[in-house]
Amino acid sequence: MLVRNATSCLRSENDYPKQSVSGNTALFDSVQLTGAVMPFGRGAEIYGEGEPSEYVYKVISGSVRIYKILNDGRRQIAAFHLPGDVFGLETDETHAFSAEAISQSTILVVARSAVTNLAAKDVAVARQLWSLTALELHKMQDHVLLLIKSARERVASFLVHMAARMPEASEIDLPMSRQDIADYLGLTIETVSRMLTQLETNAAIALPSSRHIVVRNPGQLDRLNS
Amino acid sequence: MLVRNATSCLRSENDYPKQSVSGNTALFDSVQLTGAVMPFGRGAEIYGEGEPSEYVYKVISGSVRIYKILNDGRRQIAAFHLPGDVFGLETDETHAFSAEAISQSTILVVARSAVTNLAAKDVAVARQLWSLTALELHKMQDHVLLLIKSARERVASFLVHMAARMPEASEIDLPMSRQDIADYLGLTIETVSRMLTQLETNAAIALPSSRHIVVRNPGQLDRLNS
DNA sequence: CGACCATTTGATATGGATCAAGCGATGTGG
DNA sequence: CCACATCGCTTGATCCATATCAAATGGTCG
Repeated sequence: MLVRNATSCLRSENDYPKQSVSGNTALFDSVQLTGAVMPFGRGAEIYGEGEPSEYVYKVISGSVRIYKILNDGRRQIAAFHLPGDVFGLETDETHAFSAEAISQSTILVVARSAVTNLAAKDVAVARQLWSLTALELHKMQDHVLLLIKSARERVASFLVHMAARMPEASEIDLPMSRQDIADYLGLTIETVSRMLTQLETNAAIALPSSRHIVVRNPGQLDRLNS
Repeated sequence: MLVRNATSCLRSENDYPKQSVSGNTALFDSVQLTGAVMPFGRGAEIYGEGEPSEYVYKVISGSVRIYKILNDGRRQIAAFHLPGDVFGLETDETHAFSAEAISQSTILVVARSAVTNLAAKDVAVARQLWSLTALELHKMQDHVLLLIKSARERVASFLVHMAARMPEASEIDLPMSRQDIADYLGLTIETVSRMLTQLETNAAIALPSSRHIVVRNPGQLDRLNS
């Protein structure tokens, strides 16, 4: 059984190799928090929609998708998280979306109560929690603006944003499938694929392999990103 | 000159009738804050994208649209705010969107510094600011889910949400034009109009006038809203 | 090598955009 | 008080971008 969720993982202490780490990363610049670093396999559920939001997460390595399944069975991916990103932070008592590891990932898991207790004593921490939610809000606003664009523009925007998150901005290594991209952009896999080959034909990008994209003409992508 | 923005209004103390009010409304349940109640005419700008976020706002009466103009000239409306709603709260130093009064409105305007100073001393206030941003985030997540639906579903969802915000849920008084609705839903005015007449034909709603909608069959709308 | 899955490519269908005209309400000037 | 201009909305005809259906290709793993 590959699929597990964070809660069960935390409860069964011996299932995974763990280590205690100081969480003074981008999440809490000036704060010491300890959490567990946990591995999640490809496709493993980290938390599910509607589950109590007991933990806050940070990607150490790998990648995560945040999504919701709609009544008609379609899946909308709200966000992709890459190393360094914090996710799963809620003011609500339950998670509004589900989270899954896209590729083999290691995730830093911190008890939400530890974070909020700290925030109750330290205004700087409280302010950082607020800022993290505000950052999520800005990303979601960008996503709304993306979803009203044409298919070509959506794919170009996606590549620009992914490129900006890569160590080398001209080399994009996609952890996610075409289906994931399609569900994020509100398109079908066929349309995503066609737009990518179109961009390749226009020499904006090169596609050495389906998961590896080389940005050849950033200006052209930016123009489409607008 | 009808169009003014909040900043200029606040600076010219004598332009408007004002009154000091205690702001212990939904915004800050347990807090006393004073602000100015200001009138804004139809279409008046409250703040502009990129302007410093010096104030926080609350709709007392009337209605407000939050929007952005894209490079290609199109307008995306991110939110409508009705009486009781707080808007314009940012962790950033500048506003990411613009805000305009849709109809003649009165808005409670509070200095952001007053709010954040209070939050620095009172964790309950800090927590409320965080919750307000989280609420905005949830609305924006809903908007993303809306934008991947069909035109019929988008219009139905819009009506369901508007109905829930009205004093009488079966009687919707729309403060905004078809163009506003279209720019909110990522559709054209023609499509919005057609979907409304379609819903009228199906007896889901009645349209005594273009700005007044009676919900006849909530179940049908809910089914489309899904 | 062969099975399987992800991706690309091709052919056709369709929902919503676009272009265009008509209609109803509101307001203005004669 | 009516004629007429204006504006917001609706309705109709056509077009086009993207979805859908279908098949071919390629890459990975046993």
